Amino acid sequence: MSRGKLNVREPLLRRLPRYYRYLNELKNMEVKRTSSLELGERMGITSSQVRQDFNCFGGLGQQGIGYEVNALLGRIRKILGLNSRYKVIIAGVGNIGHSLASYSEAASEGFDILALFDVNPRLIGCSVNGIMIYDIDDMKEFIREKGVEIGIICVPKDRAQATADIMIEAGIKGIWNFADVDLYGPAEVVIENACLNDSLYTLTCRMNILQCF
Amino acid sequence: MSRGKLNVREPLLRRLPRYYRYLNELKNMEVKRTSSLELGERMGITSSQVRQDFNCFGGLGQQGIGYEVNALLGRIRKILGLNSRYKVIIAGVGNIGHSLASYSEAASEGFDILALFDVNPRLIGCSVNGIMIYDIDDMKEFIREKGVEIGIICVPKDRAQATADIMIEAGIKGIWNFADVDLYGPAEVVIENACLNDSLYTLTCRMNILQCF
DNA sequence: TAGATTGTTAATCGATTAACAATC
DNA sequence: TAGATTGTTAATCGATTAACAATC
Repeated sequence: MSRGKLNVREPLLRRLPRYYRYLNELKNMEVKRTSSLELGERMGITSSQVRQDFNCFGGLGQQGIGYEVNALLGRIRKILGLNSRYKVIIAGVGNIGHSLASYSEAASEGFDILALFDVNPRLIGCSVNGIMIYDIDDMKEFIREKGVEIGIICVPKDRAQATADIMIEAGIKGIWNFADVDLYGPAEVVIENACLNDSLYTLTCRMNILQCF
Repeated sequence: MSRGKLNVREPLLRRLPRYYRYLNELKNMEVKRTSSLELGERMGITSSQVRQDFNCFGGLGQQGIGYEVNALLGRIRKILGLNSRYKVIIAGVGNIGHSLASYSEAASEGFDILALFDVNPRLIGCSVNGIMIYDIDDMKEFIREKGVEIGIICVPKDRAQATADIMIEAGIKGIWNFADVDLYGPAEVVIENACLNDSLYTLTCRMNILQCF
């Protein structure tokens, strides 16, 4: 595993998954080689930015030639942490929790959803997509025993921080939060908000602003 | 409806829903008045930024006193476009589409989901949460007839742009995209990506970077 | 009045873009 | 060699923070 100082700041961090997607597209089109100009045009950013970004993790291109799609893709894949497998659990089997559990390609992409947890006694003991639903009181123990790395929070917002706290105490490494609140934890636990409402309100805000002109 | 020049740039746009959430929290706690310092501390940003942000849409506070929670909340609510009702449809009744359709509070928040659309003949004619599923070939007509404003895209990524194009032709105003690709359209149509994979990869990336140190 | 806190201008910081030498 | 395109430094642009006069 690479030990070099990876200097990935927020703006770049947000661009990385896009680079990954566009490079995958090129790969699927059987394009072997690309340039910062071509990639930038596709993505709607400057070639300067592309080169600046890629240089954050060392010279990946060849002067005069460009970038090898496969090599670049592999490097970004690694930086994104997609070369590892992850043990995942989902807390809260409501609409979103259920639909994430049903996402059958999760395993093939490296995310093994080991268990679901809920408070509802009617759900406990059932399964979704072959994944068992357990009592949320057993979650802490489960995380510890199985060495679960990622916890997905799909509980109501007033239970979200408490659920996160339990995950953190149990030694989870990352939390993917779908509840409609910001969650807080120690620096060594990564917390990513996927708050869907925020995204929807961003849409309506921009629709609203457009109308003002 | 306000006609003033609303100068909301990307970084502020991303903070607005957070302000909205934190102010709602204060309101629920029956706090009548707050200051840029208090709000900033809660949200982990500087008071300077809070004041700078709020000043983008005119003096909302009182020197020496602070901000009225209710007034501020109302203003931000309006800027976010949450004072209007929206006619919404969902294209693609897979996992995500299904779970969004099942979100029963949508209507009370101003989003009326009028119909679902899919290609699968087995789904057409069924309903989710009381909302009918129609043939996706009828989507264009439906949008035109009912004056649908927001289209949610939950189709597979290779069908996403084509689906968006149909929505745009039919005169949709905003697209909320859950497919794993960037979508493009004319400037007068707002497109918001809620690409969940990007969010997940951001999480694994940060987990990966933490481990490098 | 004194203290608090805004609105707003100026200073700083960081991110993006431009430019160009290095080199394939 | 000439053309292309990177890696990298410098210039620009924009966003955040600091400072402070205005004023409640």
